[in-house]
Amino acid sequence: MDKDMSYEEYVEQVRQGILTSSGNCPVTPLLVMLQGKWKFQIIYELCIKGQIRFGELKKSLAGITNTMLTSSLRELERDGLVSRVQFNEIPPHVEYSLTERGKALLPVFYAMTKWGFEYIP
Amino acid sequence: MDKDMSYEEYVEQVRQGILTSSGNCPVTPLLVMLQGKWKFQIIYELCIKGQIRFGELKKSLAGITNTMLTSSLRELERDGLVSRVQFNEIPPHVEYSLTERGKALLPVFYAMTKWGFEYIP
DNA sequence: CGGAATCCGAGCGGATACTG
DNA sequence: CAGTATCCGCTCGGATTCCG
Repeated sequence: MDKDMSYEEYVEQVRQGILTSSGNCPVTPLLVMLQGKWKFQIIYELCIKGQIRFGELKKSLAGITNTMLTSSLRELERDGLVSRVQFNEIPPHVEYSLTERGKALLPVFYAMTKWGFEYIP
Repeated sequence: MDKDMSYEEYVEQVRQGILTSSGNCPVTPLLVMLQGKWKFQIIYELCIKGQIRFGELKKSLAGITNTMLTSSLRELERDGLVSRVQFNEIPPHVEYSLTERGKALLPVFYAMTKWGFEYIP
């Protein structure tokens, strides 16, 4: 089964147990990538701003520490969702943005948002 | 903005910063509900089996302990995603299934799956 | 400016034993 | 059968300090 399957096909595969959470279904890896207290907010800010510097990003995420922002960005970069461009200037200058892979998550967030508007009071 | 907005409307709202991750966007609560090592696999099993007993569920989730299965189910129940029906028999008999709210997550998992098939090797 | 290094407390996930 | 009770190690998130 491939990425072009329809929603109806998907439901059918799940019902029949063909797609299993522990096996051939890629949902778990994605959930793991999005785990952590700040990951989603970071991606969201990058969606809005497009491209943003470390300091600006930190200001947008009220309460986050340097340590957490750095480690979250490093993991998102390792997972190929965020790209980091470093300008060799003094003072240092770094720009973060979403990769194609990261931008492709928007339909997922759209589905979550629709669910939320219906089921979260 | 409501639950009937189109994907294009959604993207536009995100771009303009109208939907913010820390404010009026309901994605974060959902991510929190799905956090934990076993939550997603449990929901998946319930999708497949429809209705299932504690012992059967445990057999389906290789490696999970009583403690984790119980606490995960309790949290999913508290969040309104899973329903628990207890039959007052001896020996005890309990059936778990997804609520409407839980079943409504399928489009979210579908979007995640499509993303995964495209971007996970 | 954009981090790295270090330390710390809380809580999550897990193992084991027991029970109505 | 379907849990509860207890204990424990380890990782996550956070505070603080220092650096190129």
